[in-house]
Formats: sequence, C-alpha cells, structure tokens
Amino acid sequence: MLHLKKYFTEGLIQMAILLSLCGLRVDVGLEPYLPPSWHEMMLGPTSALTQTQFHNLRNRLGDGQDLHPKSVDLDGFFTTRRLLGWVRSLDRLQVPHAELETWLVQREPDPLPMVCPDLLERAPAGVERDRTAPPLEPRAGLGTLQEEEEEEEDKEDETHHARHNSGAVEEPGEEEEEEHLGRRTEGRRRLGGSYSHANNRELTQNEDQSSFSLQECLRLLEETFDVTEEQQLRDVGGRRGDLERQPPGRDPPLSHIAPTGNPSLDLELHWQDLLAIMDHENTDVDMMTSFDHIQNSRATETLQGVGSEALRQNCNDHDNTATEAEQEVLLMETPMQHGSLGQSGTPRQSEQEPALLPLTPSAELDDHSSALNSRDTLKNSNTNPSHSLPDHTHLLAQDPSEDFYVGLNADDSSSTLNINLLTQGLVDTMEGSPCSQYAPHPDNLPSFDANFHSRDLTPSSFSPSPEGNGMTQDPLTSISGFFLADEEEDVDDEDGLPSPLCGLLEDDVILDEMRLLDLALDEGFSPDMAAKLEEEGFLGSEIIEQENGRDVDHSGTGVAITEDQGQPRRHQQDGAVGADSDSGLSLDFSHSPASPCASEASSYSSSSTSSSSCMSAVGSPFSEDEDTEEGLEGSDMEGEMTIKQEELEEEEMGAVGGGYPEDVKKPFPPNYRDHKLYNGLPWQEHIGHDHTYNQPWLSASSPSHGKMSTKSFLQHDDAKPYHHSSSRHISETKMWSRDERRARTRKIPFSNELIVNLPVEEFNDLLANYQLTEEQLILVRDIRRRGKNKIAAQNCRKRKLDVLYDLEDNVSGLRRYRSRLLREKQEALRNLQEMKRELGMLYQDVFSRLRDEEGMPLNAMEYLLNFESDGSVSVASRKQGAALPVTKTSKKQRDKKK
DNA sequence: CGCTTCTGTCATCCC
DNA sequence: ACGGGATGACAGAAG
Repeated sequence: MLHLKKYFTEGLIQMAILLSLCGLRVDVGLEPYLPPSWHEMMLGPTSALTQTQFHNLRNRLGDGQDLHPKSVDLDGFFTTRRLLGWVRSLDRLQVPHAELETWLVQREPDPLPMVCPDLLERAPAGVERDRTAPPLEPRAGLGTLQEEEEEEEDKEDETHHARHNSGAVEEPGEEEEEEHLGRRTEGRRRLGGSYSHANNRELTQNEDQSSFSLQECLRLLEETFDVTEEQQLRDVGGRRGDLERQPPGRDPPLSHIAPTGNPSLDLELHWQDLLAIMDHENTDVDMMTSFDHIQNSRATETLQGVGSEALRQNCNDHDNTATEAEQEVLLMETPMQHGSLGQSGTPRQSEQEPALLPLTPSAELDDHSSALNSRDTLKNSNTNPSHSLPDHTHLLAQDPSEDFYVGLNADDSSSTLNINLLTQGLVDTMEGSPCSQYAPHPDNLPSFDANFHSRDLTPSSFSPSPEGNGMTQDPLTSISGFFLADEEEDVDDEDGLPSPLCGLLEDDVILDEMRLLDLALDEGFSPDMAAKLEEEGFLGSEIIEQENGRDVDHSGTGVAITEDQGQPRRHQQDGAVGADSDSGLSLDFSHSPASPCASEASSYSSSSTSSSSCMSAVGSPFSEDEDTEEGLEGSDMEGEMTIKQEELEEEEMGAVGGGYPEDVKKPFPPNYRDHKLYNGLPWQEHIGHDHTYNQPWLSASSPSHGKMSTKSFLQHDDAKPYHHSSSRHISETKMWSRDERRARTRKIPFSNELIVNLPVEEFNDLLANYQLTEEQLILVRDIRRRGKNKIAAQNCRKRKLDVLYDLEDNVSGLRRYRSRLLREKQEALRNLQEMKRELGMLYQDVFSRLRDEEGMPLNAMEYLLNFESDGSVSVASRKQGAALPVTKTSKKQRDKKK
C-alpha cells in the first residue's frame, strides 16, 4: 500500500506540477465553490423529497419551475453545468497528454458528486436552504458563466496550490502554510494535495487560524499565484468580486466554521470530496446525512484533509483536464438529478440517454483506459489490480452507488475501478485510520463512520472476492497516500495495509477485520448483528461473485447495518423497504408534508446513481441479471425461506429460483444505505419511518433511464431489501413479499420496485417491452397502485404527524402567550390597586387639611372633592350630594390652609 | 386477552 | 379518462 500510495501521490503531484507549469489548469474541485443552492440543485432535492415529489421535480425540471422550494433553479443549474462543460472543454484542449487526461478522467465522473457533498457539507440542512437562495440571486444576473469562471479560477488556485504543495509545499514552513491553508481553505479548497498532509493535522489543531476572510484568501492567492492568477483574473475579469461573494454562499467555512469556527476549508472540501465519492458508491442519503453532520462537525476537517485532496484530484482533475469529450459529455449531460447525486456524468447520461450510457462510457472509457493505465503505471501497483480484476468492472457496472459505473461499465472498468477504489479507499482509510486528523467530530463522524462501516462490512461480506476488496482498499490507501504520502507516514500507518496490489487479499482480510471491529465497537456486535453481518456477507458474497461491482452496494448494506445499531431490525427493514421513506420524510418533511427534503433529494440522487450504475448493467438488459440471478435467487430463497417458510410455498420457491432473479440480484445499496442512514439519524426521530417505496432510486435515478432504470430496479429490488427484511423483519418481508410473491407467482419479469417507482411513461414502456398476460398486467398495475398508495400513506402519516407536532407547538406557544397575558393582567391589576391606594392616601391627606366654617376638620367620609373645569376645587357633602355642597373655593381653602 | 402502535391496503376524493 | 396524490377507514401484526 505504501508503495502504491507513494507512487500514486508522486505521480499525481508530478502531474499537477507539470500541468501547472504548462499553464494548464488542474481542477482540484470546482464543485466546492458552487453556491449551496447549486449544490442542492446538483444534489437534487434533499432527503425530504418523496418520490412523488421527486417525480414532479423530474417532470418539471424542464420547466425549471414548480421545483420544490428547496430546489432552486434547475434551469440555471443545467445551464451552468453546460457552460461549465464548455469552459472545461476549452481548458482541456490545453491538456497535452493522455496521462493527464486519464488522471483527470477519473475525476470526471465525480465532479458533480463532489460538488454535491461539498454543498451539503457547507450548508447544513437548515443553513443550506437559507444560503442557497441568496447566492443564486446575486449571481442570477451574472449567469452560470460566472460560476463556471469562478470554478475555473478555483481550479487554477488549486493548481497553484498543487505546485505549492508539490514543489515548495514546505517552504514557508508549516505554520505559514497552515495559515495559508486556512485562508485558502476559507477562500476555497485549493488544492491541495500536499499541503494538506502535514498541515491537516496542524490545521486541525490550529483551526482558528484557518478562519480568514475571503479577501485575505484572495490576497494570499494573488501573492502565491503569479501568472496563473493573473491569467485567471484576465480571463475572469471581474470575477474576483464574484469569488469574494461566492465564498459566503459557497464557502464551506460558513458551515464548517460553525462547528469549530474553524477555517480549514480545504480539509472540509477534501472531506466533502471524499464524501462525494463515498456517496457515489454509497448513496445519496449517506451523503446527506454525512454531510449534514459534517457541516456541523469539524472532524470533517480532519477527514477532509485526506479524502478531500484525493477527491479533488479525482473530481477536479477530471473536471479540468479530463478528457474533453468525456467531460463535455458529462458536464453537458449531467442531469440535475444526478448532479445532485454525486456522479453527474454517468447519471446524466443515463437520464438523457439510457441506451447511450453504455456506449458513451465505453468510448470514453476506452480512451481513458489507456490513460488509466498510464496512471496506473504512475501508481504502480495500485491501479493494476483493479484493472486486472474483471470482477471489479462488473462490480462497478453493477454498483448502483457508483456513478461512473454506467459509463464505465464495459470500457472503463479501470476507471470505474479507480474511482471505486478511491472512494472505498477513502472509506477504508477513514475507518482504518485512527488518525487524529480524522478524529471525527461527534456529529459528523457518526455518519461517516456509518458509511465507512457499511463499506467495511460490505468488503467483509464480499470477502469471497478479495480482489474487489483489495481494490477498494488499495485505491483508498493509494489515494490517501497520494495526498499524504510525501509527508505522512500516518496514512500508511493508518491504512495499516501497506500491502500493494499483490497483497490485496491480505488487505481485504485485514480491512474486513478492522471493519468488523469497528462495527462491533459501534454496534456492540450483538449476535443479531453478527448474524446480520453474516447474512449480508453471504448476500454480498453472492452478489459479489456475480457482480464484482457490488462492493458499493454491499457497503451500503454495511452502512445500514452500522447505523442499525440502535435499531437493527428497523434498519434492515428500512434497508429493504424504507430507503425511500427516510429520504422522503427526512429533513424538511416536518414542515411541508408535500415538500421534499434535501435528504430525499440526496436519496433520490443516490438512487439515481444506483440506477445509473444499474443502467450500465442494464445496458445489456438481462444478461447480467441472469448471471446474478442464480446466485441472488439463492439468497432470496434463503431469506424468504427463513422468513416465511409458511408462505414460501411452491410459488416463491419456483419463482425465486426461476424467475425473478432480477429483483433479487441487485439490491440497491445506495437506497438501503440512505434508508439506513436516515433511520439512524437522530433528527429523523419523529419522522422516523422508512417506506419501502419511497426509495427515490427509480424516480430519482433518471427520468430518462427507461431501460436502465428498469434493469437497475430489476437487479435491486428484491435482493437486498428482502434479504435484510427477510432475516429480521418478517412482517415487512411478508408485506413486501406479499406483492412480490404474487409477482413471482405470476412470473413477472421485473421487480416491484421498478413497477412502483418507474414513471408512467417508462412503466408503460416496460410493460410494452414485455409480453405480459392479462393477469400479469393486472397484477403489475395493482402492485404499482399499492406501492404508490403505500408511499402516499406513509407520507400522509408523516404529514399528519408533522401537523400534530406543529399543532402541539402552536398550543404550547398559545399557552405561553396566555400565561404572559395573565401575568400582564395581574400586573395591571396590581398597578390599579396601587393607584387606588395612593388616591385614597391623597384624599385623606387633602381632607386632613380642610376645615369647615367652624374650623373643624372635614370628614372625608362625609364630604367629597369636586374638581371644576376651571381648575377650582369645591367640597361637597356626601349627604346632600353634589347639589348641595358646602362650596368653598379652592382659594378659600388655600387661604384657610395657608 | 386487551390495548396501542405501526403499517399496508382499500375506497374515495380531488387535481 | 387516466394517473396519481391525499386521506379516512379498516385490518393485520407486533409489542
């Protein structure tokens, strides 16, 4: 691993240096700079969004209106993406070498995802919303171009940093660098690769320094960056102002600062990148949760240091230098939905042209494959294993989590592998590395941990396919090493898996063990957990065997497991069923039942990613499915058997064995992850329920996915959810299996999830593609109706609860108001009493001084004081009334007094 | 055994 | 007219 890391890092650094020297822009990560609103856009609606809402969004994306309040301007977003793509393509022209391309290419798939995580991180759920709007507004006029330009500038900055890091990283001394880094971080994640290594730790320690104004960052940048900066300024023109403006909206610092007040934006960004990668593999939900947590927590900073750089390299590099065609395609194609999800490239492709997906990726991938190879050479051993492993390609392709996968499937297996590896590696590093740097923030870490654990678990589960694990780990290590390698032995130590490519298996074992330990620590490793792990592992193994790319998916399951700690059953169920529900209700759900939440969006995005990945698999509609089917079938069989031996009966058995492997085959890890993650989240408490159908995957995945989505669904549906649910939640499984069983009995060729989640058009197309009998059609439509209704019921209940909570709040508020009014009333009464008392005192005082004609003191009880309009005061006898007063002028009285 | 809660489903209304 | 969301009501399962 160390070797790989060194090579990888060195190669990357060299590349960055060369690029910077050549005047090429090396994108470390544009996304981070995007305003939170854009991030949301990219990410899509947050977790809260329900499928339906999501569908609506999807359907309405064209209009750019009707979006959920949270989702800002999709149109703007798309336009910006396009423009970015163009701009990037322009930059790419400069890139001379295929190696560079390949190097960058890896990132390409990530760019969007990368952005998403950043956005998420930067803006906590609540904050993001607020921020999103503002940033967009000012820029709205400017248009997307500015953003793109800004991003480019950022890239350049990053490239500069790269130089810095690579060449003179340590020149200024750690302290100075740290300061710079801090400033830079605030300004944006700049590059980073190297500086982060040594600095990350210190940054974490000296986070205070990191908090700098954007202006300061700009100054530093200007100082540090010579020509490039000037060029940028020329190019950008007045951009600078934008940059300064952007930071507030985009800058992670805002969100990040909150936790520790810390500035290490770079770290954060890196971390975000890592998360983004993770997200790709895992699910949007994870991203969401993790990011939300991350924003709050600073631990992310530390994490960012490592992962962020790697991610940057992946994403940014890809964005900037990535192959022109690919980037362009990706950028152009990157659909909002997917963009939010994380892996913009593939998802978009899938959305726009489901059928094309496989093609585009292949072509691009082919080109990149060579580049990747070169890269591999740089990395030495790291990449090689991945390439060598055919399984990985499968896994990638199959992995819903991985965005690239779609495109990468056939051709870019290597690229996909790399990405996966990176992501996984990051995860692994995160997990494996106890590093102080990564010391997770209490809030943040959990999410990350969960993710990581999940992944860890997955590998464990996948242990049967050591290569896959090794790949994942290696990439992680390589990546981490890449960034940290020079200075940081820690990384290596952290990885604890120096094993080079050859040692992948060993690494896998170690990693698995570590993961298990982590899980055990986190979850307490109850027997149930162990059993789950075993089951998952079993499932995963099966899946892996058939589909190498499943790692991610499994990771998702693993995540779910980790999160399940609190509620193992629940998670499983959720995993199976609830992914969507969580996402749907999660964040915003409370306030607007209908309004989708960011979490949902994330989930949706994740789903989309998954779908995209599935899509690739789908590319060959059933070929893979069939392969996997058998194994999956077996798993399903077991799960069902365990759960419902009663019901299994002949139908299920037969159906399972024969027919609907598709469903069983490929679980949707991302979805599951999301569900699980959400379930685990504390903030979901009241929301709390997972709903199987809420899973955004289908709807979210890609409106255009058509076949892709269908296949993905087919693959997914049954597999995981059922497995999880089957093992533990009989009831849910039963519920699930109910329709599922029916479907199997009727030998319906696609999964229920697909049936339920596909848009009407795609659903109809699906039905048209298969020659179904009348019974089958009826059943399918019933399944769809029930599934929709189920989701609707869940949402309705959630809404109801929200209303209840709101009412409770209102009641409590009104009570408080009432009590306040009562207090005020009492106060007024007291004041009145006091005034009366004082008046009586005054009266007594006055009468005590009055004398009648005889010189006798007047009795206040017998006389009254009359105040005349002219200011005179007379004394009247109470007995005689006012009519017969013994009048005395005030003057007389005064005289008397006197 | 009864109660409560959760969840899926149905029927219906409405858009 | 159809699809689908929303919702009240009912039923089953589980605690």
